[in-house]
Amino acid sequence: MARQTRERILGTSLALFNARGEPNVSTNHIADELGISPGNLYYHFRSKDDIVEHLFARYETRLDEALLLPEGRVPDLEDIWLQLHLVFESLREYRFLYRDLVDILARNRKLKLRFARIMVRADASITALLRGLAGAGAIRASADEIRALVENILLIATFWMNFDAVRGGKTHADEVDLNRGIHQVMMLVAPFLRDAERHHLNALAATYLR
Amino acid sequence: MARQTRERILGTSLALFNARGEPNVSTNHIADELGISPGNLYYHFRSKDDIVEHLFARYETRLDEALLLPEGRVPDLEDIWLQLHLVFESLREYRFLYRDLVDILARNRKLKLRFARIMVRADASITALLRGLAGAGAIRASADEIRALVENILLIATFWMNFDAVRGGKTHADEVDLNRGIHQVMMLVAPFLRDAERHHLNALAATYLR
DNA sequence: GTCTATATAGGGATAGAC
DNA sequence: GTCTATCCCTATATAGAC
Repeated sequence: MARQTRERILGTSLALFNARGEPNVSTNHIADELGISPGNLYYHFRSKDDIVEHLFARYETRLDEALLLPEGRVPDLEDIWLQLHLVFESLREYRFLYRDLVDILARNRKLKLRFARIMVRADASITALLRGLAGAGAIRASADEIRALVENILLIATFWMNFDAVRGGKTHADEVDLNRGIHQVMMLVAPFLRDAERHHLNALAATYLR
Repeated sequence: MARQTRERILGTSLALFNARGEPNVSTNHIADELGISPGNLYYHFRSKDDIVEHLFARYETRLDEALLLPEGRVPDLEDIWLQLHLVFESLREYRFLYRDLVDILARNRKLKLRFARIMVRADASITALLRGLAGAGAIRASADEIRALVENILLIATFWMNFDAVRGGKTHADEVDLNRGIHQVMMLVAPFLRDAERHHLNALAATYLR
């Protein structure tokens, strides 16, 4: 049953981290929640950081899948909306990483490096997508504008959940409004769309937002 | 000398929080750094949270000053750039709050409320500014576009420093590139500017960015 | 694999002498 | 106002029995 316990530790850790924030969840809490002893937990993982690193690896895999673009054709607005949804959903599943991103990465050089590389891949992926759209004539933007746009998309995607949590309302964490985040990203792109696509986007936005 | 010690505690706390992150600085560290005893520190402040709250109050005052708009005329691009610079500089001075924003606000309801109100004021301030520009014909944007734009400006301003810290390079925190953040905010507005203003902005951007 | 017991370290915070 | 001494608690992590 080794595999099982290991798995349960990872699952429960993820759930607790997401609910209360990683810094506020001790290894004792995790063991308690599982009904196992702290000693047992440390039989399966060398340290709390070890658990975080394994969760990070899963997050990385999950996100890279979501970053894959449909091959062989220039995506349309629905494609993009869908992909954005997949990406945001991945972030939501591992939102504890984002909640305390700076602190977690500051304490662990390996993770900091890996996260930086993820950002580079995401940057490349978004850039390729926008260039494709520009090439197909769906958007009109200079190279400089695309560069700035990509960076702002990345930033908004990375910190949307924190912004939503901090902004107001929301007594309980966990209920993040991903759709509004996706909408905000789309609004970043909207000004560069041709009129036809811009109207299409507004129709889409009205459908998804509420 | 009571006043003096109190002041020194606040100053040193701010410096240490900014440098290492508030969760990584204990009251003992602060006392050590000052060459005073932990007991003395607790004579001046009830708790670590008490220190954070006092720093927060200063941050709030500082930011509200920076949010004041020049009265009586519609601001031009240079006015905006300057104001953005003042705001970003305020955030940088109290960047520890932003580094662990979600965690700090989750642990302290008073601060969470106050921060939410600050966001409301900032939102109103940016909205008024953009409406003024639209009224003067400098930008062209619908009410919906302005709403989305304001939210994205707020988000980017709030999390620019974290994004910059997490993105790559930056072995040592503290060196935040505010100019690039300001540039990213301006790029958000650029697509809505009339041609004349857009070119003006590009010239400004080239000057300030490097 | 899992437990109990424990080592070790550090945090926040207070009491009471000076 | 300031210090020393200390309390209490919780966190990570390990040793060794079962």
